[in-house]
This record gives sequence, C-alpha cells and structure tokens, in this order.
Amino acid sequence: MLDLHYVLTNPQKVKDAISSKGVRGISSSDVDTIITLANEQRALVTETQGLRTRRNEIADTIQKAETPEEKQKLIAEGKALKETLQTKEAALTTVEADLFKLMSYVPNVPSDDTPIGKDENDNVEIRTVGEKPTFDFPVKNHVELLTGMDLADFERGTKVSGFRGYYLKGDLAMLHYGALMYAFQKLVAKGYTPVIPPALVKSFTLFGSGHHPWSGADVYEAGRPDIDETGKEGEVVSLAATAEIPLMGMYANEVLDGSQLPLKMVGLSPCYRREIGSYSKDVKGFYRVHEFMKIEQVILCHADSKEAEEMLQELMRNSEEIMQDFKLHYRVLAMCTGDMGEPQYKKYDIETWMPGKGGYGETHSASNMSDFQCRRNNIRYTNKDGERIVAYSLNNTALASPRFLVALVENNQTAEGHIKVPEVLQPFLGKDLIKASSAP
RNA sequence: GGAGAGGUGUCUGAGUGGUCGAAAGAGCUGCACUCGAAAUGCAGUAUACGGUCUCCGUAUCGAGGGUUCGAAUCCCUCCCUCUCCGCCA
Repeated sequence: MLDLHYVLTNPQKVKDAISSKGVRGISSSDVDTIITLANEQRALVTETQGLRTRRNEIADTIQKAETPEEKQKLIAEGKALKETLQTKEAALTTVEADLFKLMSYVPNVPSDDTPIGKDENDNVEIRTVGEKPTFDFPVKNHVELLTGMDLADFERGTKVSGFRGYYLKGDLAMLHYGALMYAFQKLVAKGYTPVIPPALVKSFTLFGSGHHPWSGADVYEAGRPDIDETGKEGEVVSLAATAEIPLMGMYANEVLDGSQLPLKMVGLSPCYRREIGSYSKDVKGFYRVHEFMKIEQVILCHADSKEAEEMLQELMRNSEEIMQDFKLHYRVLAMCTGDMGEPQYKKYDIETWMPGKGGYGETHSASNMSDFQCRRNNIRYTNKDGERIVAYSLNNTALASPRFLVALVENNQTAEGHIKVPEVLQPFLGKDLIKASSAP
C-alpha cells in the first residue's frame, strides 16, 4: 500500500507505475477516482466529527437542564441528530471502503533505476558469474538423470499427489536437506535470526505481503478449522507460498525499537503454490511444483532508501555466495517494470544455468519493497525523536529446493552417469559422488 | 471433544448508564534535594485521525452490531487467552 498522501501529491507517478507494471485490477484513471474519494472522505470525516461534537454537548447538558421542557427539547435534538449522524456515517463507511479497495490495488512505484519494460524479455542482465560447464558427452536433463538413478519418482508422485507431484529418494533426499541446512547455517552465521514460521496463515498476511488482492486463486486455501455443527465456517487459512508471508505478518501491528533495526531473519518453510496461470509451463520435473521447501531471507529496516539499497545488495551477496559455494554458474537480472510484480520497488532475479534445457532458470528473487508491505502490515518503528515511522522491507531467496537441484544435478553429472557432490555438501551425504548404482 | 474463568492504558488493577480517556499503585521521563546514588517531594507520561494545527475536536476499555439524548458499564454475535478433564505427533 502506498501512503495516501503520496498518491494525492504524485498522481502522475502512480499512473505511470500502473501502466508500466501492467497492473491488474486498476487503471490509471482510477487514480483520479482515488483523489475524488479522498476529498469526499475528508469532508465527511470533518462533518461527522462536528455532529459528534454536538451530540456530546447535548449529552453533557441534558442532565443540567433546568426544566422538563428544556430537557425534552434537547432529547428531540439528540434524536434528530442521531439520524443525521447515522446517514453520514454510512456514507463515510461506503466512501472509505471504496477508497480502500482502490488503494489496495495501487502498486508500488518502481525505483528510478528499474528498467522500463513489458515482460521478461526486457529484463537487463547485470552480471554473470562462473562459467557455463562444457560436457564431452550428451547431457541428460534432471528428469532422465534422476529417474534413471531411482533418486526421483514422478510417476508415483503423481499417483499420490496429483499433477506435479514428486518423491525425492535416497541420496537426493539427503542432498535436498543437506543443501537447505547448509544455506540455513550460512545465513545464521551471518547474523540472521533463524525462524521456522507457520505455513498455515490467515488472510491478512497475504494482503500484508502484497500477494492479495492480485494472486487470489494461486493460493491454496487450507480449510476452515473451526467449522461448527451448524455448518457455519470460520476464518479461512491459507498455505503460504513463501516464508516471506508469515515473516512479514510476524510483526504486523507492532511498533519496533528503531535502534534494533535492521532486523534480519532467515526462514525455512514448506511453500505451496497452485500455479494457476502456469498449467502448461514446465510440466516436467522439479522446476515448477506445487510444494517445495525454501529458505527465505527477510529484512525489516529503517525508512531510508540508502539503507534499503545496501540491504538489497547484502541479500544478493548472500544468495550469490551460496550459488558460488555450489560452483554453479548464474546470471543476475534487473527486473523490468512489466516483470517485477506490484509490491516491488526494485527487484533482481538470479538465474542459474541448467544444462538440461540449455538455458538459465530462475532460482532466486530479491526485492526491495520500500514501505509497501510494512504499511499493509502496519509495521512501524520509533526513531530517535520518538516518532513512529513505517518500516521498509526486503527479501530474497536463499535456496529453494527442489528447483535448485535441477541446476545442481544437471551441472554435476558425469559421463558415467554419476552425480558429483559439491565439496560443501559432502559432509551431509558422507560422499563426494552419487553413483548410479548407489540408489536403492 | 467436555467443563469453567476472563479480556480495561507500559504493567498490576478499580470502575454495572452521564461528572470516565478512564481511580489507585508500579514503571518511565523531567525537575528539586544530594558530592553522587538511594530514599523523598513535585510535575509529566496512550494511540490514530480531523481542523481555523504551540491549541481544539473526534474515535478507541478484545472485535463487530444493537438499545439510549448519552455506553468501559445494558443486550446480541464473534474472536482470543487461561485452568481442569479427554484425545494426540
């Protein structure tokens, strides 16, 4: 959510953001509606407050009334005033609801250094790190490789879980958790607070993170646990698509001590995505699945664009180090306006080389949200002067598995059909090579 | 799943229709006293919003709705917490 005052004073920037991001659910002309509604809202607030002032005066003087006639007169005025007030309050409620609905669709305004563009083709490559590996034998994609080694089972995964279901087995299961643990430990060593957050979350958290209202159907609704005998349903909880959601919700409606910021967290959680808009995309293998594990970094920092930029670069360094530790080749892209999503102020993706498809695949996504999420979640901090300021938030993937395994196993396959284990992960498996015959 | 108790400011805790944004105590801040500290005394100490913005107003006593000229207080619905029993990884 943007600050209403910002929208009122920078309508053109907001309109530009709506069109350059291609935001759903709102058009540039709605910004003018917002301005109109905001003016109406303020007028109605002033008016209702005046009416309430008079109501309170009446209530105050009514007992001091000298004569019954005077008292009756005041009661009559109070009754009439109550009706007027109710009408005005109803009007105000409507205006505020309309205003809130439009405001909830207003995207964040992208940073000045964000490339303007329509879709992923307009993203800008910032750097590449490492070398594309060369193979003197025909490379297999991870599906062929892992199915052949009996380390992954997509057929039974689909039998049990449905479309995009999978099993990780044997050394691959160990590699999965070993890599996650490696990344988790690395971030903890860097001073990030490790957090295992709930994956079942209330709706406000999805609004707070900026997933709602745009992502609606892509979120699994996990049910209504407090359904009663009359069939009346309680509050819906959803399966979080990322730990970012519960980690942002964690401090909702709280005022933090400014001297404690930046607050750095690393969350490990299962993630659930319906992938509604991606039915026909990446249907094979681990690249796009409905449930996976992810280690996510989240930072809450001061409302300072310089500090936020430093934090974004730190988040990038952390994730890149992990990829470098795994000896994987990747590139960093600056996301263009059309590909960055509504809540983002600035966003980078890391795409890792995947020999099986002969191309890069997104493995990390880093965002500076400015105060967009914190305003929706009402997360503030007190500064040195005791003022309450809406905080800034940032996040980046540390490691998402099994997607990253696509890159890891494909890049480390050998002519003999084995998979080399990166040195840093060897302690988790107790071996440096996963042999084709080693799977049960 | 069964039974009971309760949700008031930073905390403890009074308050059962108007004089209550809310007693009292604690805490915190400032001042005084002191070589300094403790103790003591005095004063201040919620948040959000609106305005004619060093001041005034409005709202907030778990949330929402209702009754009333007027609600922390009465009524309804919901949420949450705690205790005991049962079940359970």
